Amino acid sequence: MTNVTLEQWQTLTAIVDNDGYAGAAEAMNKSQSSMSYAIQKLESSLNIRVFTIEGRRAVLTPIGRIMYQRAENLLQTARQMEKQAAQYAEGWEPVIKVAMDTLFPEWLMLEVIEHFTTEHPLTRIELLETVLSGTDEALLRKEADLVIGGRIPPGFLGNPLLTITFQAVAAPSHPLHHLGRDINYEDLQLHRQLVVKDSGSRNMDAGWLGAQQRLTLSHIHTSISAATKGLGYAWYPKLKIHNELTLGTLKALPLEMGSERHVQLNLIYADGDYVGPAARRFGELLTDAIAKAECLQVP
Amino acid sequence: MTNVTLEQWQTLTAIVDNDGYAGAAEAMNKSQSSMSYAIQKLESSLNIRVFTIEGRRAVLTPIGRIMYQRAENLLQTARQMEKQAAQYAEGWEPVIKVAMDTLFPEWLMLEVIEHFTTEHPLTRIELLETVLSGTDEALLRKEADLVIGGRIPPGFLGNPLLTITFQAVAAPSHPLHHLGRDINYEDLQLHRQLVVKDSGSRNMDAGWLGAQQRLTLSHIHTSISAATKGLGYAWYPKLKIHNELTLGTLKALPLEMGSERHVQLNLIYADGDYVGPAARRFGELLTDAIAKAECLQVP
DNA sequence: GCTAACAAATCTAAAAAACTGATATATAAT
DNA sequence: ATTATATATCAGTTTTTTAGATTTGTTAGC
Repeated sequence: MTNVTLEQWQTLTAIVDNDGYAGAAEAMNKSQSSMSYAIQKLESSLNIRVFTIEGRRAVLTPIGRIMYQRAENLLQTARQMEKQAAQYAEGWEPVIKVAMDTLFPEWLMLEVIEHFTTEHPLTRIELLETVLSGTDEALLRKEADLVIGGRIPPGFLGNPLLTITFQAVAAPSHPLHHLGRDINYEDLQLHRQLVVKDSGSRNMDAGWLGAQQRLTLSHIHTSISAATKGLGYAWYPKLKIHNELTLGTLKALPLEMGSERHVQLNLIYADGDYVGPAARRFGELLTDAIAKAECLQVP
Repeated sequence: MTNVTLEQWQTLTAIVDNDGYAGAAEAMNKSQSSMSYAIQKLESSLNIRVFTIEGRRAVLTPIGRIMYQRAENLLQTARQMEKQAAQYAEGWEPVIKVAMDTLFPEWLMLEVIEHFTTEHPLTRIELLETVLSGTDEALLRKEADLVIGGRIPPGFLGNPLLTITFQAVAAPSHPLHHLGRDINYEDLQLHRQLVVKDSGSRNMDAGWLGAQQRLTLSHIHTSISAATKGLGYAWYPKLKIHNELTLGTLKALPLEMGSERHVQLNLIYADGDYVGPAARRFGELLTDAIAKAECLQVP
């Protein structure tokens, strides 16, 4: 079904780009007659003319011009494939899988992905958002090469990335805000806690204070929006509820103790023995980006 | 720079699709040993392995899987190019240029384009929006294969497509609406008329009543929005101001005579002698679409 | 554990293709 | 008219691709 070879398409583009058979021949390190041969082959197998001789120059026909454009595109993708293979041959992974705990600020991740893909356009990134034990599983099942998570499963090595500060909050209208005193453990027990669903199968719990009622939501953003509507109280990363706190749709709860909690997020490579250069570079960019982002600095 | 031939990529996909060298050989009408040869060639020139022998089966390596995906894509575009060439060889234009007077309802044009491109995905459409003499010029300068316009320049043949009804309108707040009587020619003279700029070089005039002041705008939509803001009166195609009339942001002017005008739009082929099958088909679809659209029927 | 069946790799000779250099043809410039 | 330039054609050579036989290694049945 494909009768025209890449080399024939390339001959077409070379003739156009080096205006003429002679130039193309030189550019391709071949003889002029083989240029002629290639075009004749192309023309006869497609049953069209791509060049007409005007005077003593070869000029593209209308369909030739279109084929030229498409040929350029075809060749470019073919070249890119070979380039990617070459990168792989040098040890660069063609794809890296990154698992990220939803606690991690996504804007920062997007920034790093942006940076990485401009630096290495041929390495694809697959991003997996995980929660708690889901992050562990991604590591253990080798579903990710690079993981950002709070727990470091036994046998893995992790580097601290950044510390996430959690704040206990509820909507201003929530009863907990109208006790007229600091809130204690028993008060919390009486109200509904919003919990983010564990993406793994082991079902760990983010909120360990046993609240009578719970509302488990699958994503932190859903959960936050539930909290603003007064559906319950919850601990959220301060960074993720900055807007809600300034707008006043969420308000910090005055707990007797433990109003703030801290979780350390770590950068963990799935395979400690051999980390591919792409995964390693991605990790570097992540660390750099965090170092630069002053809003993440612990004062 | 391209060392791997299309046929080698195709061998790769054939082996995957027909699970095995033997199947691929049969599918490609070649011998098993030439499959083996092609893959070895590919692997050595890319310096990667795309298959590993697991047991007695050839299985894709990770990079092989990625290359397979990309190869499928590459081959598909190569095949499409040849298909397009074949269509051209049979007389189908690779691109048709359509010039459309802005009076023509654009939703209808988009509908027809949608229909045509699903029917003939390999023929590209270039749409040129023209006004008055611009439409003529598109024909005369052979800038379009197919033209929808009001005037049929001498020497061309046109088929009536549809009749556009113009309505004289102004914003409800406009002084012309507060005369307390029917509007006559002299009344109009005293006010600013909104005119759509001729896209051609001959500069014909859409509004022929010589109004003292004129505001010439380049596009009918700009003009309509100017009219709703009370900047002047104008004649617009009823179809184009349906929304404005129902919302009341524009109101029909009670003229003594000539409150409505009619313009016939015609379908004109640039080259009467030989119309390509794509252009002809596009014309058919246009005519059909107009016949079907009941809101365009003259009662 | 042995054997038959199977799948891919290797080898060699043959066939197909692509390539070159020389030459022919046609056009533009002088 | 003559020369320089650009593509086409031809004939012989080189390179690449192919088929068929054989080999190597694996699985499944007995």
